[in-house]
Amino acid sequence: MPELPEVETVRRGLSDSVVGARIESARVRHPRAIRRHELGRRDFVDRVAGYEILAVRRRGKFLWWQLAADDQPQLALIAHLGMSGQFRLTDKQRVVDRHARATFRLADTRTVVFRDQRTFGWLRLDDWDGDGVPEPVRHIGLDPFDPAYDQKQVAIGMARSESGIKRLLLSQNLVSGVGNIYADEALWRAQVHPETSGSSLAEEGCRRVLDQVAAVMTAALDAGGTSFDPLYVSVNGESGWFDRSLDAYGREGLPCRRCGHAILRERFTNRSSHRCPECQPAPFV
DNA sequence: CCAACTACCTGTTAGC
DNA sequence: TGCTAACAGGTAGTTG
Repeated sequence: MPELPEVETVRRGLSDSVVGARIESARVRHPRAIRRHELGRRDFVDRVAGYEILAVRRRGKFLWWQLAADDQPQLALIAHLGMSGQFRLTDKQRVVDRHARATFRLADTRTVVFRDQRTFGWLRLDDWDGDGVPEPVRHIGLDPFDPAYDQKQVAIGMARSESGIKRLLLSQNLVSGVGNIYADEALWRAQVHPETSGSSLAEEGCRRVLDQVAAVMTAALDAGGTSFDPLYVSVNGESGWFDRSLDAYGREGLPCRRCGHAILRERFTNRSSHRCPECQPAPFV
């Protein structure tokens, strides 16, 4: 499941390989991939052709290609990888891939393939002048790697909420880029129970959690950036993923690496939370 | 406005 | 062996 470190790895891989290239043509192979592009498939395909890729940018888990063409409005091709989205580059003329949802033929004859087994990911095209972020990304909070990220302000915002800290981390509202895996990892590192309210943690407690969010994401990015193909980020624990160094997520029943107690898995809003019952005890309510 | 719930998907695995 | 059910979970839309 791509969270911020994985999306950033994809961004770097794309940036290294496609910046400066021109999109000759596009194909949409599955209508669901462009369900968020309001003007539909024909508009998407027609409009993107001929544009040059100036840069690949990211906020949280949202990724976008900055596009420009002579005498044409500037555009952003926005991508969200959802659960299983990937970009691949190929020199092949024909893309034989049952999960390929859209393809972009470049003028140099390479093809960028957007593939997505579970189809939670999407692409859309929007006018964007290059300032700030495109409209569909505007509701997303800054992520911990953004130069303008202000951890103190995020901690203050969290401390104002009665919601549980894990919910706050996952909301993409105050801070973006955190998914279920890194939320569990950061809370394990900070020794905080996921249902502890922001207000009871107070600014200082929230700051300690956010320190660990940044630390675990930096570690994952360091691991990811060197150990696998950025244009083929694995979906779920395939080759060389960061899960080797996970301390909580997916470790139900295994001994806590800090105290030896068995890690618990609990239901949390239709998904799983992993925690150590000893290091992260339930808060007083 | 905020919080909580659910639909959207499909490949894999567990269980009978 | 073959079938069914559970599971993985980010986002956006809906409901309260």
